[in-house]
Amino acid sequence: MNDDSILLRRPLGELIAEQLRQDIYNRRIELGDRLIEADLAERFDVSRSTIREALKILEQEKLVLSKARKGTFVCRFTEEDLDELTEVRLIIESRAFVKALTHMEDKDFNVLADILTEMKQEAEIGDWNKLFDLDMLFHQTVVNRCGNVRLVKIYESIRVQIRVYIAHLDRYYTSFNSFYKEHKDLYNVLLKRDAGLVKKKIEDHIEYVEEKLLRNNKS
Amino acid sequence: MNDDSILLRRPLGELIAEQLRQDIYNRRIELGDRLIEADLAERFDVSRSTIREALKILEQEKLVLSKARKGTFVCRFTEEDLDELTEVRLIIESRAFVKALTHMEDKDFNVLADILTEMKQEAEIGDWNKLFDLDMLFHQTVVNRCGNVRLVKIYESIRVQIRVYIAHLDRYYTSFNSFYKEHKDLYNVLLKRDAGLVKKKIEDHIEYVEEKLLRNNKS
DNA sequence: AGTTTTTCTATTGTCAACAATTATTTGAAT
DNA sequence: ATTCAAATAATTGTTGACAATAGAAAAACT
Repeated sequence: MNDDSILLRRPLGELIAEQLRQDIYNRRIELGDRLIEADLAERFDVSRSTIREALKILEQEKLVLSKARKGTFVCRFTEEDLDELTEVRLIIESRAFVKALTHMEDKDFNVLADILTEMKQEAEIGDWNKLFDLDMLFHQTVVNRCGNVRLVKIYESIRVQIRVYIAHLDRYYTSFNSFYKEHKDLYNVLLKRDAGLVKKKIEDHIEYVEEKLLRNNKS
Repeated sequence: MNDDSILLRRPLGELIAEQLRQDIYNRRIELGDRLIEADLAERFDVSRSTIREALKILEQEKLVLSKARKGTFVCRFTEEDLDELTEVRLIIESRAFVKALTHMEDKDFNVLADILTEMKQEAEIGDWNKLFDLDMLFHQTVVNRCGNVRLVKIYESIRVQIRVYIAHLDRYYTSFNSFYKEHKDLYNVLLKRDAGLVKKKIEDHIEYVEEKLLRNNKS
């Protein structure tokens, strides 16, 4: 076993799950790939049981599907999957954002503002990957304040799946700057703390991102 | 290993998870109990790895929480948990029921009708456990037709948790018959296939069941 | 040649044993 | 008696090996 394991206090399986997740984000692992336990065990210098643990975690996040005695495969996301994910995302966020209004304090807004400035920078550089991560962070930051741990967890899982879908797209429809501006607008609406307005805005926002960014990008 | 394992085509871990789930429903295992892998392994005459697999499944369903190196414990549901669960349940069902309207056919309604007649019988006998299982089945049947697999899965998990919460209550507030009647009403509204009406009814229904059945039952 | 059956191989399912960690008990010192 | 420290026991984390299964390759049959 590797010696760093002593430094890291989390179970080994989680660390490996995290690694694999990153690999999927970065397309080192492609959708549809079969993951062979023995190979991964060798690669990470760890026993198969530990790999199995990691795969179970990814399976729970729906990033991977293992069929008994057939092996485990990286989920291949289709447009139908995106439809499903978007629907779930919509009903969760439209609730969570409104509820978050009652819990969010100044420091939370500051965090959002920081994310926005980073977003602006990355928009100028033009790094979609970073932009998506910031997007994820922005939304998660708000949802985290909704006061319902279970809702937060569910959202996390959905968001990761969308992130993977995005990571494996080849082209995007919108410009960097309009992507930033969308979030800036969303932020401004949040500042007003008007429930009705927020509900409408977040719904429009999700629709916007889906339509202008993710749809119709045959490369 | 046990010989039946050849008859059963599912992984052993899943079978054991199912067993444990039932044990929690039937209060053979109490909330807060610690589950010791070695003991379970002996009880089911199976290796610890298999038990670990089962526990991972239950953990994913949030019925059990395992802290690294501290052991795994059956989740102890509080009223706050019920609040959270009810909120998630509400936003999912109010969406799923409306969407199900477009997909439900006659045979689906027949299934519901059958559940209702069974419910009526059990209401006369007075078996809360059976009634709750039928309740679960009723709602799940509709949600299953919403056309979004992910929503269905999420709902399943939430529903199981609520089921456990209910199983560990000592007294209920409402009469058997009004419980049956509530579902009968819900069924009638579904028959009308009016989206707005259904949305309102399912929200009221959930509120009703929570308030009249689950709240304020200090025994 | 094409099809079915058999053999072989790669891979997952399961197990029992060992290592690391946490909890409990014992024993000393004050 | 109480508190702290060391030794002990109980339990989880991890491993490597064996068994069962599915898929591929080879062989036999027509």
